[in-house]
Amino acid sequence: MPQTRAPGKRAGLTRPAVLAAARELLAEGGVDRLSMRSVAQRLGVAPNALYSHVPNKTALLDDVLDDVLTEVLPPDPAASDPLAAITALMTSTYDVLVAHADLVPLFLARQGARGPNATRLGDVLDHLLGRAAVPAAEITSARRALIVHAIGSAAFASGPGEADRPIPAREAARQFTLGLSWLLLGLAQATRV
Amino acid sequence: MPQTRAPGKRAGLTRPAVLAAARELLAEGGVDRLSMRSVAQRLGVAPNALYSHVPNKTALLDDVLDDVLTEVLPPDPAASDPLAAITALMTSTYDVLVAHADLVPLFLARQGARGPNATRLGDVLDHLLGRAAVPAAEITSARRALIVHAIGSAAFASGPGEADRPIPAREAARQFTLGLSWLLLGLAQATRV
DNA sequence: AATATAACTGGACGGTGTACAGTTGCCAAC
DNA sequence: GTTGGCAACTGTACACCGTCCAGTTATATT
Repeated sequence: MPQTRAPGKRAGLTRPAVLAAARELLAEGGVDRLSMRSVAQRLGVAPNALYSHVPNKTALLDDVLDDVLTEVLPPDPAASDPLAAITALMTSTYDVLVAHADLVPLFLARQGARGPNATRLGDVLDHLLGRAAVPAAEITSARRALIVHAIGSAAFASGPGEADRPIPAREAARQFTLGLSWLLLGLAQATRV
Repeated sequence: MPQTRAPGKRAGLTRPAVLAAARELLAEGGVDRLSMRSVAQRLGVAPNALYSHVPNKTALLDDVLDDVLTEVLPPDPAASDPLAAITALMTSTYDVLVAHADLVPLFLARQGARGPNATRLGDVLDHLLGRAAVPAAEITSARRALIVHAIGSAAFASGPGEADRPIPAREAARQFTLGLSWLLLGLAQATRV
């Protein structure tokens, strides 16, 4: 029995509450389970009620996606070796993405999400690249290449897999690590002419 | 005036005709224009008529996506420098993907598409990597890294862009090229120890 | 105390992919 | 050459989707 509420009656909805419900749905049943209507139902509310707290589904997704990045472990700021710190940071990013496989395509589609968490991680990465003696003019490209590698590898690691070869997670992680090492090796080599 | 046809009357549909119509729609209005209903309308046919020639929309998309890869220029088999050939191949792939920006996320979601064209290009790439003295055990990883870089860079090059900075195409291409050079440099360096 | 605003409900619009039940054209077998 | 049977269709419908519009009412503002 769907709890009804007379028109005009308030439900005490807030934007954080809406986002929280969306995150729950996402954690439970993946991105397929996440619809405006499902979020509304979970909150005991009419679907369009959400539009008082969120402009549209895209914005909601933006927020939820950026929230996932909270799980990424920031590197030790006192770390001596910047290259090792970069490796750790990107590996953590990769792990988090693989853990939320079904929304990796969404990350790609919106270029890695553009919330506060994403920009924060981007800044950290830029700083580390600077410490690694990457020339300022190439830092943007380097960051982009690293992020592309992490998200792209995560997409390939999950995906539908092949019918015959499901692509074992261990192997996918190894391929990510290898590619990352090549990228960093080439980066170091290119700047150290 | 939607041409009607009595039930039981044939329209002379074929699977290639359906795919061709889908490709046309895609070329005209992007992936948004491509729906079962739009394809059916273009063929003067009821929507569900398509299901006699295509199992579902996913399969249709698979076919159309792989068809796009026909535009990728295969490298000169007589090329002397394998690294240069790889660069040419990946750059062409990147260009084609950027030209079909809206379906790049689809490529990612299904791990680069798995049609005959995709596998053919994969084989060519593998062969070039072998000629570049990449050890057999690492060829798969190298191929994956290169493909991830191409598709991922294309995704970032297109996308919604930022509201403030639309990301000029020229700059995006430069970032792709730079990243590619790092990848190949690191690859060469790692194998030549 | 009156008024404006914001939070909701009910209902609807236009869209999606696809399943089910029919009608009929065509091809193969007798 | 007639007869089955299969496959290609149409019509209809289901279950969704995101989102807009017009109301109703609780709350904040004056």
